[in-house]
Amino acid sequence: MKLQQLRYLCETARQDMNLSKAAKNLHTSQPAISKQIQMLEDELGVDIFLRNGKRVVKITPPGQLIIQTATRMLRDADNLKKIAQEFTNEAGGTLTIATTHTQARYALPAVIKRFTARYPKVKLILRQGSPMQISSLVTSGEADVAIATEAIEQFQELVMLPCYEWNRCVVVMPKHPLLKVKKLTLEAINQYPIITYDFAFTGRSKINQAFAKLGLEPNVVLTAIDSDVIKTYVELGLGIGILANMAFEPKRDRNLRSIDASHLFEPSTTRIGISRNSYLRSYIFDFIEMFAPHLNYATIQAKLENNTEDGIENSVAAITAGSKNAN
Amino acid sequence: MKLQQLRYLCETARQDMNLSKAAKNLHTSQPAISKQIQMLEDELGVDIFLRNGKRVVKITPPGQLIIQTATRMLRDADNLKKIAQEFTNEAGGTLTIATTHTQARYALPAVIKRFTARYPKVKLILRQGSPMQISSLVTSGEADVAIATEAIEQFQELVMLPCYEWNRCVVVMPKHPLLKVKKLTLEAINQYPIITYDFAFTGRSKINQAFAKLGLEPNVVLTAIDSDVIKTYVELGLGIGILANMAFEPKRDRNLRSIDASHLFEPSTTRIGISRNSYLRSYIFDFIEMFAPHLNYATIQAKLENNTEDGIENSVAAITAGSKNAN
DNA sequence: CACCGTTACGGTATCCGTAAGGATT
DNA sequence: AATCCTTACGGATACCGTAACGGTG
Repeated sequence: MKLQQLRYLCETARQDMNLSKAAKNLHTSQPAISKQIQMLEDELGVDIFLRNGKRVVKITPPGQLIIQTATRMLRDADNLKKIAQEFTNEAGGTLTIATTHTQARYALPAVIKRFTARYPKVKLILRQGSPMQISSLVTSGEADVAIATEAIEQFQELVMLPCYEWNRCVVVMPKHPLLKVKKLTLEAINQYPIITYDFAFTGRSKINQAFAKLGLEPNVVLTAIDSDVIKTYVELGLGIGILANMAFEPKRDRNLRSIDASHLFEPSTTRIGISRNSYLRSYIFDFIEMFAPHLNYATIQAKLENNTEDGIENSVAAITAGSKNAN
Repeated sequence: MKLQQLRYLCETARQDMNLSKAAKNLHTSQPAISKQIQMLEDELGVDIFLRNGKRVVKITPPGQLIIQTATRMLRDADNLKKIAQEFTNEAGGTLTIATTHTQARYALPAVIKRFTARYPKVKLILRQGSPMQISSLVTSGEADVAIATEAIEQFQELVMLPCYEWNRCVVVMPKHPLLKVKKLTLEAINQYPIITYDFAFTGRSKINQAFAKLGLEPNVVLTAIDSDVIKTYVELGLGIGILANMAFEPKRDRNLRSIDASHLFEPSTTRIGISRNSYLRSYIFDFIEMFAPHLNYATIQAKLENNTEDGIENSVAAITAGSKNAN
């Protein structure tokens, strides 16, 4: 058994069992992939893939478990390299943050300023995407940490660490009637067309929930991924905006006015997600602590350990049980 | 990086950095070990071992972490093979139980009888040793499970699952004066020479504790690892025996009499120990459940996950922190 | 016919074992 | 002197890439 065989195997699984794509991604030839996987199957004495004629179609039950374990081995192989870097090139290195626009634009700048001052030689890479995209960037090892608000709890491979809570404000043009309302209500808001975040972004679900609870159906005329777009269209008079309150900056946004709406919506929690089983270089721990001071080395380690893997383990149990019954 | 290099590395570390021994154990030549480790160090860019001239003396701080991770990778490689076997050779296989004499002789026979009936094709291997020895058999992968009473809690790599509680009886010759005592006390016992278990075996520590609590110093004239030896010497009139009460069988031990002593000692708990990170074939789960019915698949998995790895992780933290300060 | 996976073959690189050489205790 | 690790070298092996072949949609 060789590590390279496992690499071929896992990449093939990742590419939906397309050997050609796997070969391309790994800069080698299709026959190499084909042969090495066969040799691995031969050595282990089990079929990992089901072939339909000459087409690889499915993963066998043992293949599921094998790929899962092999993936962990490959991650550990990466970890070995990271460990080595940690000690050779202590100052330098790379930190890849996968995050959403709102975080990148409003929450991160202050932290990143401090971080680059402390670690001038660490190269920073910011990758934007939807919560789902950034989660998979981290699980695949392409990013070190994920920072987002929505829907990244569901990834079992990730450990989610709550960082801070925030809420929303309503953004309107100057002299807008809502500015004169004494206590802002959802009903009052609902009289105007609304511009807010895309579904599955930046706590959008909490906004929907609040309206739904009162039986209201908000008139959302435009959705966007980022706060800047929302503000722009509010300025154009297209409607009123519902934003994360950290996304309103009085000094910059002189053409707009904000009204606090914390009492109307459930607060959202921004979380930082790290991959279980990944070796984190020390500056990554420092970065996390800068972002959320309560998350120090000990706290994070504790989370990494305590966090149960029910989801994964149960699926393993199901596979094993299934194979038993099949015999 | 190749798996074989990691094998060479870990075995060398296990052999106290003696390349020659490692080579012998792995059935290869010293130069092979030497070269591959150098190549690995070269690829990673860190020294794993400290050399004093031409002698390998110590493990460097990064080496600690690297060996730790490499060990896990090798264990996963083993797991791959076990997974494959699980599906090819469903009935057959091997179960290696590392245990102490008392368990092997009195607790296990009934379970093993049931197990072999259920899995006739599984080869059973029973390895005896001290609690420390059997623990390391499991951590090194030479045994699948450890069963013992004493001192196996300290191994951080093992997950200990409580199986059952038991206590002691006093064994004497027929017509012994103690048989006429209404309620057995430690003071009464202490008037006779005592034969019992070796230190660090079969709950010996609880016996010491009980006497110490009353300020008594028992006159232990002979200690043994196994109950049969103890009983033999009691028959010879050398003294009275203090045994695990499951080790007294009225039908066999006709030349002896037992007196229950459960009220005098703290009960001991026999535990089964399995290695974290090891893939357990399904019949191993069944074996554990036969031995301790409350330990079913779900319970064991839960234990495997919840159990924190404080000991290990803290030592990692210490190494990392140390290296920081060193720079 | 376009795409995909397997088989066949030749070249290159890797890894091992033997033998010899310096270091340490 | 004995033990131990490293370097050097020749041979076997394994792996890869190119090319050709057989299925599949």
